[in-house]
Amino acid sequence: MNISSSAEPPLSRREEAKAMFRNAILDAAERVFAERGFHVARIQDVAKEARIAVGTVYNHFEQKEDLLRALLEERSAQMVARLAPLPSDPEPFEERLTARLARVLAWVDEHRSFVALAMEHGAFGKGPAGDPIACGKGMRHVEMFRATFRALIEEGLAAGALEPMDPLSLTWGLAGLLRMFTMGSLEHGATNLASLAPTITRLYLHGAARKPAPASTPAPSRAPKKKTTAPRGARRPAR
Amino acid sequence: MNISSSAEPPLSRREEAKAMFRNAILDAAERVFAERGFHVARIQDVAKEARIAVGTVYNHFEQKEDLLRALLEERSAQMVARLAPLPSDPEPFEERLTARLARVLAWVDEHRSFVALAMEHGAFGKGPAGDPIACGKGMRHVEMFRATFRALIEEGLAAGALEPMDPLSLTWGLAGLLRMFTMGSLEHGATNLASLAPTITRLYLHGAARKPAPASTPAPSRAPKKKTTAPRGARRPAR
Amino acid sequence: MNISSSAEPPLSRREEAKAMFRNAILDAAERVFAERGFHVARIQDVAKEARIAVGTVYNHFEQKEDLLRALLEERSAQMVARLAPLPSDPEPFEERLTARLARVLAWVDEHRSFVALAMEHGAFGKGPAGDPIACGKGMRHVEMFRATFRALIEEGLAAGALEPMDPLSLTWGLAGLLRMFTMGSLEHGATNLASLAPTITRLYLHGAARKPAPASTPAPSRAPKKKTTAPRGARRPAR
Amino acid sequence: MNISSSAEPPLSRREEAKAMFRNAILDAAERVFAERGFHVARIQDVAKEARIAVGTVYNHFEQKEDLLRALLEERSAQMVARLAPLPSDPEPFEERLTARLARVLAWVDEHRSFVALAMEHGAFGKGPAGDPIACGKGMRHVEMFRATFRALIEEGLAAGALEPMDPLSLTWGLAGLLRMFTMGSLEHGATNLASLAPTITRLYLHGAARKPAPASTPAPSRAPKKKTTAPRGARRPAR
DNA sequence: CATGAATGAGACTTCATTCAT
DNA sequence: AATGAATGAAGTCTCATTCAT
Repeated sequence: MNISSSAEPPLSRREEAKAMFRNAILDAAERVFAERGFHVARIQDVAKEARIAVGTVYNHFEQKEDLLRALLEERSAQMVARLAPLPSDPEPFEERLTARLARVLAWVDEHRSFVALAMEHGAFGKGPAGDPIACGKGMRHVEMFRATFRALIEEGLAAGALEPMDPLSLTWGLAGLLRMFTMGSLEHGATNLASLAPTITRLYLHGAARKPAPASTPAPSRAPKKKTTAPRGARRPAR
Repeated sequence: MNISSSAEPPLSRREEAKAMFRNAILDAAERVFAERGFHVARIQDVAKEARIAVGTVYNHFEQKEDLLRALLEERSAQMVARLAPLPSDPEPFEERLTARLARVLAWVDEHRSFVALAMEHGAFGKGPAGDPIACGKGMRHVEMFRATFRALIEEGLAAGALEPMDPLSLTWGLAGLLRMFTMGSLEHGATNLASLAPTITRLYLHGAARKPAPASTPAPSRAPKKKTTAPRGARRPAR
Repeated sequence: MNISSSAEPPLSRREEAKAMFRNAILDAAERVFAERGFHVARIQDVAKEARIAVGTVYNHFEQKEDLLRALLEERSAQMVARLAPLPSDPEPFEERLTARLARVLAWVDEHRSFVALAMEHGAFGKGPAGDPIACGKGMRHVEMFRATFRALIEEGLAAGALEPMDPLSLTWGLAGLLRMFTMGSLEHGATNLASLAPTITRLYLHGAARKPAPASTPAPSRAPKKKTTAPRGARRPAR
Repeated sequence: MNISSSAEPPLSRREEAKAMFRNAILDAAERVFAERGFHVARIQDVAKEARIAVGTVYNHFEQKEDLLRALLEERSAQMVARLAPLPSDPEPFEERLTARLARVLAWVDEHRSFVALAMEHGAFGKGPAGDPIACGKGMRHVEMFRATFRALIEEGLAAGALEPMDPLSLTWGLAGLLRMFTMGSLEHGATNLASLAPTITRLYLHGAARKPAPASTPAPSRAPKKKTTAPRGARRPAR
């Protein structure tokens, strides 16, 4: 989408043009792969979507698999970056987590086709079935996801906000929740994914079990929770 | 694996042989598809794995896709069946849930390659990216998963064991947790998946947040928590 | 259709049964080949049409081509036999020819599907394009057609009824006319093909050129010609 | 064979090359199909004959059938065009017809393999047996043949040169004659097909019946009959 | 460097033929 | 001798990749 963001060495005219082509190809591949699936999509489809010739694709990527690899790696980096803490993030872990998840979900909202693709190729944990691309050595995006989630969990543990249990389980739990809500929402065509963040956080931190009525003093942390848009509903919107 | 279980009309010699071939082909397809991925696997590979000729595969399944479809539908039914309640299941929701999850995970443990395959094609929620097979109308296994999970959730809600929130979110939460733990364990080559059930149940019901020390009055609900099987994954077993 | 006709050595029970199978297969093959074309038709189609198993076909015919060969040879013999002179045939060549053509056409009328098939495989002169079956050495039916037509022509020449020109041309002329009328009628779904015989004879013997009005004495031979049924029309039935 | 003839928009370099490939493929297909028959010929044979790769064939024709279709349609148009009247054609119907037939036969002489192929697939009247290609709706060449012959017959009728009978019969008669002579000659490897035209015309117009000696008053119409080309095939040249 | 037709290995699928029952 | 499932060679068509323009 947007090219560059921060301080990079100025590109020559030629390099700039090259980068634009490359990006246009990746954008096209994102749409085409998400639409029809990587194995079914043809390079020609990508080329047509990008309004360029087939040969041009091969001037920028050695083979079809590289296209997927580059796509996953580069875009995943953006997504993962949203999970990183920001100075403006609140301090308490629950709110902090909610804010970071909301950022990720907002990004997902705007990159639905990519996320759909990434899901199929190992984001949030790849399937064990042989995906020759995702399973290849070079796949960084899987590692990135893992490391970032792991760091988040460790942070929570260090802050004493999480149960002192196996961090791998904690990681899986959060990743699984996030993945499922993302996937489900994308499939349902839900809008405003970011509004799911509180639900996910709450479910993750406090579980699905019914809480006993808080006696007289209401829990202050969850009470004033205002839903932004919330299509994900609450309080049993029937079916 | 095992043929027949209950009262079925006795098969003629020929029909029995036919069923055996069909099953052998499905078994071979399960292994081959899981090993190399559906799109990469060739019918010839399946035939070779089943030690039959290519044409024989086509005597039992019209096209390659039908092979996958049949595989997913028939085997998924077995898996989903494990989630169904049993008379011997304990009454309290948490233990009940644990027992049922443990059954599923035990099945998963013995059908790793199938589960790996099913993950890629929609079990526990399919990815939105175009999977021409899994996305086809005829795919029952996705529906089966959904319906079964949904029923489980509704049961919990009815019993007052779950927070009265959107059942879809509750479903996603449980499915996401189960999927992630399953996938992660398979990937790690973990053994005894069933022992994960308590961890998953606990995480799902009570969340990952650190529980305040029960002071003097112990929380009655979680106090007598005894792990059914292995206490695997608790208290930071490092990485 | 009908089995045997004249004095043949009495068949044993077993041989009789065998002959019935063989004939049933040929009948089925006739229909199937005519319907879909020899190359497109599958042995399985023939077997299904004959309501027997595939293997049974192979108990009677070594290979698919033999089926076509036998069909063409045996049925062609019947058709060609209709062209042979009969004691009851009138003496004058024109009427004689008409009678014999009418017999052939009547047979054609009742064996439309076979004729359609025979047309495609060399009856009335095979196409030069490589038909590996019809062009094979063993194809008698082509030779039979030729010899019979040739004999007919020689008879006419001997009787002084035909122009003393190249007999090959005379043969081609008659065969071409017969073939075209047959084919055309079959395609049009015309009924009562035998009624075409006078038209063919007249066209063949006297040509299509307009005859000058016969002065005062009308030609007695063509005047009282009454059409039997004649859907093929006459006197410009417009289009 | 020859590319372009009249005023066509100038083709770009690329379009020209494309047309050449297309034509080379059609030429190769013509030879291969005629040699081995459409159903037996493999696309690879065509490619090899054209000295190109298999895929290239598919760059120009979607399927094997399209190759045959295009071949028949495009080449038939050329052949049929020869039957059309020319300003230089003589006025009397018989000589006019002879001239036009001679043109067609000359073309046939130079395109033997194509004609052999066309015969098998409906030229001069298709067989009723199921030819999935020739029987398809899109087959123009069959219609072209029919319409052109029909026009020729109507012309003769209008000129009063033909018996005022059912034009369909007249058409079938001429087409049948032409087809048979063409086929027979091709099969015999005869040369100079055009020289057959007078024989065909004579047979068609005046029939095969022996004409009575013109006594004293010579028939004015047939007396000055001069053969246009070769007197081939007359007066019993034996076999 | 863009272009897009050419290339050909390889996949799926068909179906003539065999053979154990 | 009938049966019909098994067999596997072979054909059509696809599509990743190359390369001349």
